[in-house]
Amino acid sequence: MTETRWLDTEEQETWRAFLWTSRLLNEALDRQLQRDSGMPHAYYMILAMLSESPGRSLTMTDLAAIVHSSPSRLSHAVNRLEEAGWVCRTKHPRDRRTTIATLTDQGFEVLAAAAPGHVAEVRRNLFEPLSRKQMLEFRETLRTLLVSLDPALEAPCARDAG
Amino acid sequence: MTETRWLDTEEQETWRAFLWTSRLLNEALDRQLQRDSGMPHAYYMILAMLSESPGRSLTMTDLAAIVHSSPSRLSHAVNRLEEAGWVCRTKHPRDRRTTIATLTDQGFEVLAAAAPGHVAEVRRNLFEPLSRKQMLEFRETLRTLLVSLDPALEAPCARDAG
DNA sequence: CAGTTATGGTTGAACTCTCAAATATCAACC
DNA sequence: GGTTGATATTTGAGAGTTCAACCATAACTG
Repeated sequence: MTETRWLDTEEQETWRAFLWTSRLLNEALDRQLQRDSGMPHAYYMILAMLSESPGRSLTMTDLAAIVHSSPSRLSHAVNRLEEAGWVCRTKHPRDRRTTIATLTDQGFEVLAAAAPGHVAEVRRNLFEPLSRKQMLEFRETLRTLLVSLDPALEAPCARDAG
Repeated sequence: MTETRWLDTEEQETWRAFLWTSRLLNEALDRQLQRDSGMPHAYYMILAMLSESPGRSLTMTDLAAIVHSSPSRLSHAVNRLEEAGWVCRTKHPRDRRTTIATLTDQGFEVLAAAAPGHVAEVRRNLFEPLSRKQMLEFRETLRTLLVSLDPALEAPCARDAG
């Protein structure tokens, strides 16, 4: 046990600002999506990531990695999305362990209907307050943090960054 | 209904980086505190904010504002903290509607025991990856977002900023 | 001062998330 | 080719959060 190095004032302020900002932003997005589309933000992201994938399909494991969710959380979420008829599960033909989640046509329509309101909310809360320069700096800082939080990201990001 | 203005690539990347970063950081903190001190991060914050207040006490409404929590969430949380013996509730003598939450001695000890590990985790995940300059930029950006998310903050911040 | 409105706080039900344990399939090995 | 270990996913129970509804008290108004 070495002596604790406490946060100085600026660190404290930065940390709390990050905390409250991420909380308020997430809550704002959750509220908007829940109100307008009846789903939490995490579920929207699942639909969105599926819609961007070839065949609108992904392995549960791949999907979990993309949305940064635990396998368990994703499984529960896909249960709900499947009940709603927005996603369906299939078994992989070669490897019967893996299941494939596919966005249904109905799911795609729901996503398409939800997207404009969601994007507007993101724009209003995240991009309108910031200058372009500030946004780009912000992105770099977040990327730095992200790589440190999840080192597995570094390789893939370098690979497919456009 | 006006035409939706979608996010361009840089905005998309910024938004997702923010999303994953805040998710991973919050999860890392939650895991560390749950493992080492048996409480989620939101509860730690409640204890921490009480400990910084005069008399280690705050009105439920004030406490809710400080930790950016809904009244309902705070009430449920204080129920748990009270069961654990870390916080106790009192009635306000003048206004019998308001209840006052006070950090107990035991609660203070638990907080003191949890703090070093928590601070170390924050430092490791947030400050070690960033330069000082980057941190200060980050703080300004977050403050901008915060004021936009919760305009009520602007006045108080200006008032008691040291 | 009675009636209305606003404020402070709590509760219960529904839902999501977490963690640990369980299931099923594939891969390797001797 | 039957164990052993790794991989892919699911399940169930417990805990936290949300939302709407509710109770109590204070403040205002005619």
